[in-house]
Amino acid sequence: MFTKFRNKFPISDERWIEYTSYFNRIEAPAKTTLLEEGEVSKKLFIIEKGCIRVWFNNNGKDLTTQFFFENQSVASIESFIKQFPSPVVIETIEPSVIWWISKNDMDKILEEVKEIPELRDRFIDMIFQRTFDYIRHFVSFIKDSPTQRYLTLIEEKPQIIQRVPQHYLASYLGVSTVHLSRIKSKLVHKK
Amino acid sequence: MFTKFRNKFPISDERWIEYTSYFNRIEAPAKTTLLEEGEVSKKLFIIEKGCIRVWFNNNGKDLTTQFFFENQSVASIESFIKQFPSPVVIETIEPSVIWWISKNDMDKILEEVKEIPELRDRFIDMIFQRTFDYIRHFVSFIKDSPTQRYLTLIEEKPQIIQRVPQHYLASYLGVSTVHLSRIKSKLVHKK
DNA sequence: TTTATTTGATAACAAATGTTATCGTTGGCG
DNA sequence: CGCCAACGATAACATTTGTTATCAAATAAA
Repeated sequence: MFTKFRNKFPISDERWIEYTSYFNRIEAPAKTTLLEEGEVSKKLFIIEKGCIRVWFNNNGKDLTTQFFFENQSVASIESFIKQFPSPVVIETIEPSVIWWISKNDMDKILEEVKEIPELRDRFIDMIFQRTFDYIRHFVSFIKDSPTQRYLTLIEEKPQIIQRVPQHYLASYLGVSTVHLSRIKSKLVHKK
Repeated sequence: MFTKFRNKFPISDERWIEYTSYFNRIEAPAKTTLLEEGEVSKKLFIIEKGCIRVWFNNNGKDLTTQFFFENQSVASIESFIKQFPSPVVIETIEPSVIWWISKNDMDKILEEVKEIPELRDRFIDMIFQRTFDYIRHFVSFIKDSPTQRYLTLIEEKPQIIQRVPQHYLASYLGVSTVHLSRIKSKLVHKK
């Protein structure tokens, strides 16, 4: 699982073995809750196989905010970093193989990583990149119609369309399930 | 302008004097463009007095994505960091007093700051905090009605309501100017 | 002051989107 | 294999929101 990343970490073999040993492998069936609402996040997940969504309950409505797939890392990020109760639930969509690392071990790695200029800069770049992604995402709500957001998703993240049940997709796009169905239907008939 | 921040920077007086000398003061009337669309961002701004908005032209429509006030720093962030053409315009709303620092000088400071653990961690925290803010912002588009978003804004960022012309606010909230007017009117009559 | 520009409210109508309900299909599981 | 739950499509109707146009008020500039 981790060997493919080895060349990206200019650290000693000893460190590498230590760091990778921090990770724990689990297999989770579909619809397994990995983090509950209100729970303080103690684990960061990395997906080897499968697919995860982040969602929360808003007055009885199930609203999905993000999807994650193979090789992506997932956490209730603000909860993980600040050790607040998580406002969101993390849940598998498909049966998944997942590796997790504890907050403590992750902090240990980060402390050391921050002293290595190359890794530290990559870490900072990563955070910035996430920020840019979120900016694009919220701008799309100001700029685009739901139909346009759907088309953009097909272009940019086809995995989501292909692997995620449509009713999860709807709230992610900010529309009702019925309306998403209508959007698809209109697109088909226009063609 | 900068002395009030002095105690937050555990660096030598020499460094402090050097760093603050990088900044340039300008006074700009209302509706001054500080960065044009398509221009590569070379300056980071800090607002001493006044108010700035970030916006872009979308098929002839003026869409505002952010507002900034006293003591906040502003840039077309992705453009500033990656040196891409900026997709957005940065413009004063009120007559403003602004300090700017060049990309080069800022990079110089950052390189040194990254070696000071306390400052480096504060810098990373700042980036994370911005990320969290953007997450909250986009979640509000999934979760809340425009009316609710307006009410939340009154609670959390009253400055925006008080100082920003309403038609800029509308696109920020993701509605038309007419509809924002309706929202206000309904709220008044319900009370 | 006078005038032009900016800003905001409102009405009337059109379009988009939500809600509720029904039905058919699919796929996992006993 | 058969059943049940999950999923998605569709219709009918209600509500929200956008568009265009007009007018009034406030503000800035001449």
